[in-house]
Amino acid sequence: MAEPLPISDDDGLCEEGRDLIRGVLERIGDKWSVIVICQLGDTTRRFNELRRMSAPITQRMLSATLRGLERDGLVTRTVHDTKPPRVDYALTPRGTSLLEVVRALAGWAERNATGILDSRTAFDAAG
Amino acid sequence: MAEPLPISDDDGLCEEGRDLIRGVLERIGDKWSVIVICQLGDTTRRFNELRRMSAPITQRMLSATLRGLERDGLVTRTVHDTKPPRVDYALTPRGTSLLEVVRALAGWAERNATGILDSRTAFDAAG
DNA sequence: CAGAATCCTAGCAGATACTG
DNA sequence: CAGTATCTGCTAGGATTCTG
Repeated sequence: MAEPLPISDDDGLCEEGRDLIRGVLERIGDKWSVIVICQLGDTTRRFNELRRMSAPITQRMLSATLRGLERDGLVTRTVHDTKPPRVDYALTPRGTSLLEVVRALAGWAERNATGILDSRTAFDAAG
Repeated sequence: MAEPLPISDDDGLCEEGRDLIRGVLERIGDKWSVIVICQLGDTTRRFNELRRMSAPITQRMLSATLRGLERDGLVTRTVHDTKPPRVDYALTPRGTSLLEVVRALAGWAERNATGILDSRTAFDAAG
């Protein structure tokens, strides 16, 4: 026996989850998605309203970000045929559920912010 | 009254949290950090062991990723002065706590994976 | 084995200008 | 107001080579 030992395989807790996690992170890991999701929070917002709230985001990036979120069913886009035009964005239930998870992330960040900062300065000092 | 209304400010739930969240995402939002954290899971791993488990990561990126994680106090690096050299990496308590949050993220991803996929095809079909 | 050093490229994202 | 179109720089990250 003692076969070639193909590739050490892990505990299995993350093996299948790898693609899944990478998927979420590719969704919310970009520069603006979570910010926009946060600003949408619990109310409907208009395009330029979001733009101001998410400053300094550019029009181009807000547009692209919103389209991505809409594509994944995280936000809805409703066009009111008025003059001037008005477009409302809001979180879907799925988007809201994501916001919950993001808040958990923020909680962790809050609890560990200073610790991380300290570790960094220590690490850099050790040079 | 009715002042210039500087910039619409949000519900406050995310306002202060924005930098915090961006901070975490810049840490785990890169291509390899969470994968490495997952592989470290509950046991100590050696460099090339991690390399195989995290394939197809390159040496350069594994090295850089580990250094970043060590800098933030998420993993420890212990060098055994043997021949050939042996270096062990393991999660710190802080790293483990982050893994918990990441697992929550994975849970959300798991629950919403098919839904998102469906939304995407629907969105693309609507063209 | 565990890296460091170097080179190189795709694509993310900013700035700017234009449109219905 | 709510976007699109273009042009461009920057950098994350891959491939490869070298070392203690």
